[in-house]
Amino acid sequence: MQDLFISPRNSLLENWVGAFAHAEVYPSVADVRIGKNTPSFFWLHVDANSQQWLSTSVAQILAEFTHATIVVLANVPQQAEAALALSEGAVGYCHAYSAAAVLVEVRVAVTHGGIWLGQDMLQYLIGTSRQLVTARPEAVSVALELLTPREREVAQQVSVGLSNKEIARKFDITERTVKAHLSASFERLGVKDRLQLALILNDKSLN
Amino acid sequence: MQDLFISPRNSLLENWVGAFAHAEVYPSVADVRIGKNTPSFFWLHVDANSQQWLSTSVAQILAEFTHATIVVLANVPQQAEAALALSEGAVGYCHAYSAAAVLVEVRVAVTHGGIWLGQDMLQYLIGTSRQLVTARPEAVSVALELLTPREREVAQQVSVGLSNKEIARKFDITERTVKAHLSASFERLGVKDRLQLALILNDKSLN
DNA sequence: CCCCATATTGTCCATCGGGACACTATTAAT
DNA sequence: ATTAATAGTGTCCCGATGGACAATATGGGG
Repeated sequence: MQDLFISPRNSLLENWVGAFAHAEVYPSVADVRIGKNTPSFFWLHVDANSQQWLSTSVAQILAEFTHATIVVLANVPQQAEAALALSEGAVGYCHAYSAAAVLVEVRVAVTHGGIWLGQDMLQYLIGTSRQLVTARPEAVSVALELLTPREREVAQQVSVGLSNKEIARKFDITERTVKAHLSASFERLGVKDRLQLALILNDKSLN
Repeated sequence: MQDLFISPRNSLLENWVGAFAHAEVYPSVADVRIGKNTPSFFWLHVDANSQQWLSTSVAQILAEFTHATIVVLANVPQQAEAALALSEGAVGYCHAYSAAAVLVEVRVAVTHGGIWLGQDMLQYLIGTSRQLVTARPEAVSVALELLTPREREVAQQVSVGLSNKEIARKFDITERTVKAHLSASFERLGVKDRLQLALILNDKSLN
């Protein structure tokens, strides 16, 4: 099956052709020139904040090519985006900067009928039963426990890269309120800005 | 041996007394009231950007208490800070938000003559031989490879929480130049700001 | 009933961060 | 010898960020 990489940038092409020697690369879906019924494997690369483009591209591919399989490669993986991608018809969602070997694994899993999701997405879906499958569940950051429920929610949004404005919209509160919760969180955790907050909450090696 | 926590804030006290029931807590070294020759275990908690305080506190403890053991707890662990702590005489450096159980492990290791360092610090010290001990070395982010050497250096500083000004000082270049490298890195990696850059470079689950 | 933690919002302001539009110097490759 | 990539720097500008100083509302505990 032919691999087609759709990417607005070409920085990762080398990595991809390393994984799939006979892959073809196009800047957008509109540039693809293959038969409508040719079985094809689409790797759709999306930049941060391009959900609109993602959505339309997936729909476009499925409309034009009847035997297309789609995996989304995200620069900054986000749960909402993953959910969107899958609901649109993609069968995989993973980190755009994954090593070539990982992409090969993804391809195998997907061509065998699987749905491929990255670690974070899986944990999100698994949800509360996460403790059952995670090693050393006790060795986790205590940082979140120091925050009030609301502060925690806001801080977690920061730790996946959202801006104050975006968080405000998401929780339907003022940007000012977001700042208030963040200032309080900085104080409580002894950090100086949102980046350090994110580092603490993302630290998987809290050893 | 008596455990003494020196911390300018009290947010983590509960976590610590959970690990060491008979621990004492003081806001600063000057407040400690124990015999000069009493064997004691100091846990020195430092906020982000308090290297000066760290340095003087460690020196102060070693000067005043002849049988003191010192472990530094850092809110935002940094290699330079770890190196400083060790060179001043501390025998351990770990994340302040580590779980209580981890602190117990640290204590055991240190009281048995060990030097305790977190994962990141270890990798820093081990340096190039890292591949030898790391599982699945091939499954690592390709993000860094997309940057020029200089961009990479700058980006890595961002990924541990430094500001433009701090990076400029560290590399003895202008803040403007730091911005230039970062703008280029954002572009190359398809992210929108330093936080997302840091998330990509810190992502241990690039699966 | 009062106090306190929490949640929400406002204004003002200084700084930081990042894009736009240049320019110069060096080095490697064609 | 000209080009392309890399590195360094300058200025202007604007939006994002975070601190300072408040104020209001709510709900629970003493």
